[in-house]
Amino acid sequence: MIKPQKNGAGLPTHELVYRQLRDMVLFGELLPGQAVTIHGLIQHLSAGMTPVREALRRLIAEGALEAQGNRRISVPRLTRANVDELIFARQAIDPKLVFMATSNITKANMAALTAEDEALDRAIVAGNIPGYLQHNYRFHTMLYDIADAPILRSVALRMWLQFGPSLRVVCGRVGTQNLVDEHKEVLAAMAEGDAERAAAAIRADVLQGMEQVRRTFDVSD
Amino acid sequence: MIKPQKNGAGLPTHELVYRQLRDMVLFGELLPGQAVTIHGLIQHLSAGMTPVREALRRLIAEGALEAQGNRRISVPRLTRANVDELIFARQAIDPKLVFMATSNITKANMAALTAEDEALDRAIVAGNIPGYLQHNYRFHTMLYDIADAPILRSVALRMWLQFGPSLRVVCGRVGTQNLVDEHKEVLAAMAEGDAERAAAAIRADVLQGMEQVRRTFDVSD
DNA sequence: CATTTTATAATTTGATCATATTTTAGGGCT
DNA sequence: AGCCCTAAAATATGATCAAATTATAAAATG
Repeated sequence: MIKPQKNGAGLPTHELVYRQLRDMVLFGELLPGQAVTIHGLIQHLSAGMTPVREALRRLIAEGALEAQGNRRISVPRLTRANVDELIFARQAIDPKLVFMATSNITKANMAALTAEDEALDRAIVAGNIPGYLQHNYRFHTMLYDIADAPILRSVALRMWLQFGPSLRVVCGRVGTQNLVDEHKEVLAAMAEGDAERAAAAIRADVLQGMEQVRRTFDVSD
Repeated sequence: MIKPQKNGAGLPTHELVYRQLRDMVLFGELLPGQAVTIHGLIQHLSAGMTPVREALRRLIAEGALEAQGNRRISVPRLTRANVDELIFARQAIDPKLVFMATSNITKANMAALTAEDEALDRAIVAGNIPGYLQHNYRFHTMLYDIADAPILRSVALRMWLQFGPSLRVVCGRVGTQNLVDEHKEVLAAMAEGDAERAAAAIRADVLQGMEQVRRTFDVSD
């Protein structure tokens, strides 16, 4: 008689493990260069081997983790060239998604966006770094969802998984107080249905944020 | 006594299974909407369960396959909106990669590109559809590799995995004879070191090819 | 009585686990 | 430094459990 695996939610274990690991990458529990072992995760998350392996394989495919040839897995360490790639890609994709989202905006999701941005502001003044990272992520992913363009969305989310750990490092250095964003301008433009202006605002927001990440290399390396 | 897993190459089984499945998606052995089962693949590829599951999880993450909520896996069926997304993304990414590749071009990889394009031409006149698909893919991925931009490369490869099965369908309908490409222009511009012109040429090539895919919806749906 | 609907059983398929095997890393030794 | 040996970690397998689809039969409706 073997213990039944029925987990809390109705989701398969590999999905739950994936989400936990993804959040660890995005919200700063894993830092660039850090090693990850299968057995370590099995213990830490008290999960079985197969689900953990599947979640890892998925995260590697999404660029959140890196398989170094010798069967070791770690959080990627970005190079300056990588950051330039991320800047280019986000500058191309994010404005398009916001442009598309502007057509689909409703009262309900406009309110949800505003609430998320206000929670973000509160995290900033409180100096709450995990809160900043989570609300900022949620604000942008809500825009992606509203755009209703699953392929571009998945590309954008992939970029977040890549610079997530580095963003965490940036926040640790400059603090949340010094972070500015263009979210208010984005929301104002979307409320007016001005898709071009919303796209331009999100482009400025993206460039602003990614420039912070790029600056990491000017001080450390 | 369990059979040892030592496979021919020095690569892990899950990697080999991944490559076989990827090629099946890219080169037309799997058509849009077709279902894929784990046990079927275990038999077909004579592999174990874990490597097959890992390869599937990876391909799903890359958009080559789709997990329909009810634990079924199939080849995605693109919508017209999906094709528009793919066109937008490729138009943004591919020219950039070719622009970057132009800086890194050498005698050796120029020769390799030319050879690949000539093999492509031969496949076209022979009406060899699998050959066309493979050489066309190889030509573009060689450009990605030369660009030496791993993140943009992975995004571009992801797009290929998404429209691969549909491209197969297109070729089956229009035949290879009616397919034109701008590869000669790309190569000529790269040989002169004219990155702008090479980027423009590949953009034209991409639009040409993707327009064929888009046309699928004007006749079938 | 035919048809649709509902309920139930059988089969297929996916998910997970425990275990065996292989490979790598690291320590001690020459 | 180079080389064996050991320990740890990754890979792979087959068995077992759970869930979903399909097939089959019973019941209800017109």
